[in-house]
Amino acid sequence: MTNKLNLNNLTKSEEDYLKAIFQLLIEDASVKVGNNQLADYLKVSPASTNNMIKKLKAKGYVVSEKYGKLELTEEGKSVAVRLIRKHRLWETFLCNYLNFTWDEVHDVAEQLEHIKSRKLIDELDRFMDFPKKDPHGEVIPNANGEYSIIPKITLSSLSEGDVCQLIAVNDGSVHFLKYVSEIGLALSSEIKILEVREFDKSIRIKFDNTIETVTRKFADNVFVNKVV
Amino acid sequence: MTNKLNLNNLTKSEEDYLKAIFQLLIEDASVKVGNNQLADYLKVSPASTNNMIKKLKAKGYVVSEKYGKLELTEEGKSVAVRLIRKHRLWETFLCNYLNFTWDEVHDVAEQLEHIKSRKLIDELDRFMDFPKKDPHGEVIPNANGEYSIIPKITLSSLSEGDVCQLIAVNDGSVHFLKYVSEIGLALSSEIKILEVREFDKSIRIKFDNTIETVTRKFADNVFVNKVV
DNA sequence: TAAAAAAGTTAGTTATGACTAACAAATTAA
DNA sequence: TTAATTTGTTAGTCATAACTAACTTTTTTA
Repeated sequence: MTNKLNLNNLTKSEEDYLKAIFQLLIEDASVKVGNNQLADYLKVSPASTNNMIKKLKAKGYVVSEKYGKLELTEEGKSVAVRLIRKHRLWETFLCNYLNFTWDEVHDVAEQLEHIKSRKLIDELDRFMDFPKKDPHGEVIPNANGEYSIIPKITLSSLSEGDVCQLIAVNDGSVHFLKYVSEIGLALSSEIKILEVREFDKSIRIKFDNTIETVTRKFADNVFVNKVV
Repeated sequence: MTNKLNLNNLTKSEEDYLKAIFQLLIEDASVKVGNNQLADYLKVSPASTNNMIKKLKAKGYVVSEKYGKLELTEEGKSVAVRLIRKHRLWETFLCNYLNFTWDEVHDVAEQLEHIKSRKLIDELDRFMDFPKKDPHGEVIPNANGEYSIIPKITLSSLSEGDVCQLIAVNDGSVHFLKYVSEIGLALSSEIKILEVREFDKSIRIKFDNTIETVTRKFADNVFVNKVV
């Protein structure tokens, strides 16, 4: 009920930091998210993050004690979710209307998500008829910042004989995304685990009559629904 | 034939300055465009423009002598035209697909024109089937930066009895754009000059069975084709 | 043509957001 | 439980791009 609308008085950098903290908090659930971890994630120095954290605390977006873990206020979360909404809507637009491929969208969406216009993003949403998921399978928050959390398990968590459906991929690496589409995997692909090799945890999978061996690292970035 | 592709290593500010110089040079044809004029146009101090001009000269986008007039190199013009292309394509998208009105598009397009992605803008162009003019009637440069210059005359340059067609409006002021659409004028409206009042140069016009009196200042910002 | 006005320049300051280097606190391991 | 390592903080620097104030050059006009 903080009615201070904070009409987007945030710089691009401030927005980037809030989004990064939000995403680290999701990834590691309730594990401590610290200053150095944030610096690593954003590829800046710990001194830079330390500085920005101070500013975001002063502005009421971040809470943390000295030497303690980082947390977001409701206001901070709200900013982050709005950024994620924008990012995912733009990715959807780029893929579905402008012929962008999975691996091409991220960098451009990273720029577009900082455009400040409520009307722009809500109209884009309407234009695409309110898509529920982005091209990588991630849920798109609605105009009120509401979104459902779909419990995701990684391909690497399954065992021999399991059958699953690809529901999302980690969009953090262009190389990975290229790789995924090059071997022919796509959203909704049905994947069967043929074998998990004890030696290096590599996994032999079958999908669409293709048989491939993927590494543990690869499987960690593929999110699935277990079917059988 | 400068093949140094200058892969958009320009900051948002540098781009803004180049575009501003380009537009001042068009508006006043071959008249001197100076430092203070640029500062006025961009609403910054003359010291700021002076500083930026130095940088842009060093980078090879601007040419000028000390205390002399500003000019753009081919490279500088090319950057400006690409920005104008982006601006006008985005305005077209916002109006034609996202329900934006004339007066709402400018600010958002001003942000969108700085997004760096060749593919994005060329695909947007294709998606809209290569529009030739933006919503204000201005010509959109093509992917090679080529564009035709349509000689524009202002409504204020006509005389009693003349008939003309509205082909473009100056998009510099939100208030003006709102005003234009509120009285019912739109692109292609046929306008007849009923009377030009000697006292204050106000003009009585008729269009679509509407009769209105507009000021000289208003008429200076309306561009037309003379029909009769 | 000399004084006034306008236009352009320079110097020095500020805020943002990076950085490195040095140091302090907390955690982990011996 | 002390030592080593990791994590976090502080101080000071740099680049960008804005600013004011002071000054110089150019142009205008009286």
